[in-house]
Order: sequence, then C-alpha cells, then structure tokens
Amino acid sequence: MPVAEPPLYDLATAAKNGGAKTMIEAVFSRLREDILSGRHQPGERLRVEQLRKEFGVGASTIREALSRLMSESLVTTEGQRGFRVSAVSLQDFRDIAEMRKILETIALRSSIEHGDDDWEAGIVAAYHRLSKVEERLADKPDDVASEWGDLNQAFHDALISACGNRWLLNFRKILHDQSNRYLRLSLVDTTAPRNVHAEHEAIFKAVMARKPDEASELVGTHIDRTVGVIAKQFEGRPEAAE
Amino acid sequence: MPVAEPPLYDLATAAKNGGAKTMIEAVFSRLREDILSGRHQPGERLRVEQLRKEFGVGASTIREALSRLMSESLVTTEGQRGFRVSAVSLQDFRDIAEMRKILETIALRSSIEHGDDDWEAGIVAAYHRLSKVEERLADKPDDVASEWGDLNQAFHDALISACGNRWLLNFRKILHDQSNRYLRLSLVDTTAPRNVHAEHEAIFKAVMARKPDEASELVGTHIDRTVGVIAKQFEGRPEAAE
DNA sequence: TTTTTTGATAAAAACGATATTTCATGCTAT
DNA sequence: ATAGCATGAAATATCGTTTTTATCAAAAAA
Repeated sequence: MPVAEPPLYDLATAAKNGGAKTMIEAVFSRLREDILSGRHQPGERLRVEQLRKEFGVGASTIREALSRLMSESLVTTEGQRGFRVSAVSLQDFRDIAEMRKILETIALRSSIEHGDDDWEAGIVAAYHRLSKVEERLADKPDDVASEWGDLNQAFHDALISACGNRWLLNFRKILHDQSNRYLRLSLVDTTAPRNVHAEHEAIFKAVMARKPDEASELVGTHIDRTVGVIAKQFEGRPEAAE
Repeated sequence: MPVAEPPLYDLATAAKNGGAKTMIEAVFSRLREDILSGRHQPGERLRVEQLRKEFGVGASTIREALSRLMSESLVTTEGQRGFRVSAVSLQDFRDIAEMRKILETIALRSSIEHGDDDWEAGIVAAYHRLSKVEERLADKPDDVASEWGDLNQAFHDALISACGNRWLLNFRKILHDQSNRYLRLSLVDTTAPRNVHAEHEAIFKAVMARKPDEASELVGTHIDRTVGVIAKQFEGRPEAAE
C-alpha cells in the first residue's frame, strides 16, 4: 500500500483546537483567514485540486468550504469556471465604508438606547484592556500589534453589543471584515496614528455619557479616515489581475 | 445494466430553461423557491439523502447547493447535525422590517439624488405596467396575482436602481426575500388591501417630484404595515418546531 | 495576415461509496 | 421507577473517481 501524500499541515488537530466540528469548518476558517490576511490575493483563482492536496482533504470538502465563503463575499464563482478570491476596487471600498457608517451608527444608537448595566460594564472592561495595550504600543509597536487588533475589535464589539437586531449585527460584521481586508492588503499600520487612543477615549466618553449624536459623529469620522488611506493606495494602480 | 431510479422530475432540462449553468445552481434555485414559498417549512430538516433521490443528483451537489443557501440565511447548519430550513420568529421579522426600513429608505434617497433620465424612464414604465395589472386586480384577483407579484417587485426595484452601492442593494435584496417568505408563510394576500394602488401612486409621484423625505416616509409606513399583519399571525402560536 | 476548426490538456462538476457521528430504543443496575 | 449505559439504525461528513466543460495552441481555411 503506497503511503499517501503528506498534507502540508495537520488540519484535523488544528480543527479541534480552533473549535471546528467538521473538516469543512476547519477549511472554511483557514481559507477565510488566508483571504482576509491577503495570503490569497484578490482575484486569485482558488483551484480545488491544488487546495485539496494542500489541506489533505477531499475535493467536495474544499468545494463546500468555498461555497460557504461566498456568504461573506470573500469568494466568488461563475458557472463552470471555478472559484476566485473576490476582487477589490476603490469604489467597492467606498461602498463598504458608506455602509459601515450607516450600520455602525445605527447599531451604536440602538445600544446607547437599550444598553443596561452589563453592557456598560463590558465596555468599561474592554476599554480598560485596550488602553493598557495602547500605552505599551508607543514603545514596542510590533510586539503588541496583534494583541491590539484583537482588543480593538473587542472594544468596538462591546460598544454595539446591546443592539438586539441580529441582521444588523450580521451585516455589520461582514462589512467590518471586508474593511479589514482592504486595510491589511494595503499594509496599513492601523496602530500608526498617534491619536488612535484619543479617538477611543472620545468615543468611550460619549457612549458612557449616553450622547448618541456625538458618539455617532466620532465613529463616522473614524471610518471616513480609512477611506482616505485606501484611496491613496489605489492611486497609480489602475487595475489588478490574476 | 440496471436502469437508474427515475428522479421526480428532469432537473437537467429545467436547469437550462432557468438559465442555470450547473446542476448546483439548478438545485439551488429550486430549493430557494421551495423555501421562500413555504413548501419547505421553517425549521424543517433538509436530509441530503432524501433530496438526492428527489432531484436525481449526487450528494455533494445537494450539499453544495444547501451551503450556498446559507448566504441568504435561508438554510442553517450545525456541525454533524445536517441542514435545516431557517426558523422564523416574530422578533426576527421585526428585525428584518426594521432593517428594511433603513436600507430601503437610504437606497431610495440615493437613487433620487443620483437618478438620471434612464432611471426615471424605467420607473415610469414599471409603474405603468403595474397600474394596468392593478386595474384588473379588482375583478379577477386570483388570475393575475402571480403577475402582480412580479410587477410589484419590478416597480420597487426600478425605484432604487440608481443607487450605486452594491452592498446596499445586496443586503436589501436578502431582506426583501426574507420578508416575502414571512408573508407567503402567513398566507397573506398582499394584493388584498384596497389602497395598494393608491400607495404606489403616492410613492411614484413623490419620487418623480424628487421629494426624498416624502418618498421615504411612504415607503417606511408601507413596510410598517406588514409588521402588524405578521404579528397577528404569530399570536396564539407560541412556538413552531420540527 | 486574419479567422475557423480541431485537438490536447487541465480543471471543474458530479457521482457513488465509505467511514463517522448522532439519535432513539431498550436493557440493566441501583 | 429511573438514571445510566449499550446497541443498532439512520444520517452526516468525507473521500477518490468519473464525466463534463473550458482553455489554449496549432493547423487549416479564407
């Protein structure tokens, strides 16, 4: 009996560690991260046969994982032409940012209106953790960058966690991830701006003071700022192909 | 050579007629319609083996079609426990309606702002067709109900067709289909209210006069009305299970 | 040259079979 | 009587192969 080709890494154990119950979910998560991180470039073809060997799983497992990634518009497919990573464009990012402003604002207003003591406590805790890391950020930027990313996300999640509308939260999450993909593709150092902590502090105070207009305004400008950064990246790069 | 089990209907030819390029797309479309129409009840298990025989295709084809239906939240899955039709609840419908009001309003405002002559022409045409059918609707309701549904959708699509934000349009479409599922499940006769034509006329006029506030208000109340209808349906039916 | 046709190759889609897991049923021990 | 365990049937998830389709390049025709 010939020995099977060794897969590039052990997906089965990685799956259990990641909390995935099935191989499909494990492949899904892994591919998702690879696309969001830019390891798979926009527009790149995702060949089932190739991925099959890479992960050491069957073809239909790969296909099903790719199909599920279509939910978040991270993967597209057309007729008999296989799968590709979703393309990017400046216009697309503008649309994403526009939608984010709308949804993030509404979610925040809803949370401010309905949030209870637990909600406030969660924000305080998340803000505290984030602040601690941001203190260290000035000294050793590369060291805590990854940690900052997680805590930053946790803070923003905490802000809107009292919004009960699941559809709103779902759409917001999709857009948030998409936006992050653009930032990571553009190698934007999201921690670079000096005023990042000041912004968080301002948002934090406005929310705790239950001032919806002020908080919305701050979040809106926060999102607007990213558009300018990405727009610069796209200048001088007319089109991207496979 | 034994003759294969005859499938319940010829999917391959139905696929080509429906414009589907692959079996997966054909199964996808068919299942989608079956769920939206209520032929598959909320919460119902969708057994792969059963569907496989019904459609006369392979198991992975079914699985992939089901996976893609997760994009629109029409199907859910939970590790090793198969697929089921998404459950329904009054709260879910309220969330959907709330989101629809927001997105529909924004899309309409954007269209009114950016719409050109072609956009106006499209609305006029769609409105005209819809009006013609609504005249006949009073006499022979059952006869033209299906046609009215299509034209009604076409009219509302035309209204927002000048909104360039693809994400907005995508989310709106998902919510619109979800909303329709609730209405169809509740056996609501969407053509019943006498004032349906009057509403459309009012929206039409407000849009053509480029009055965004007025048009948004009208669309908002149009959506609000459905919530009342669905809420009645849910009263007296505590929970639904498999 | 430019356009068509043809053939070869690579990839995607679809299938059928196998291995695992879940769930329900009935049995046993306390 | 009931909680817990064992057992088997049903259904899921997964795999490797077969069939179909698209792509590309070279040859033939215009």
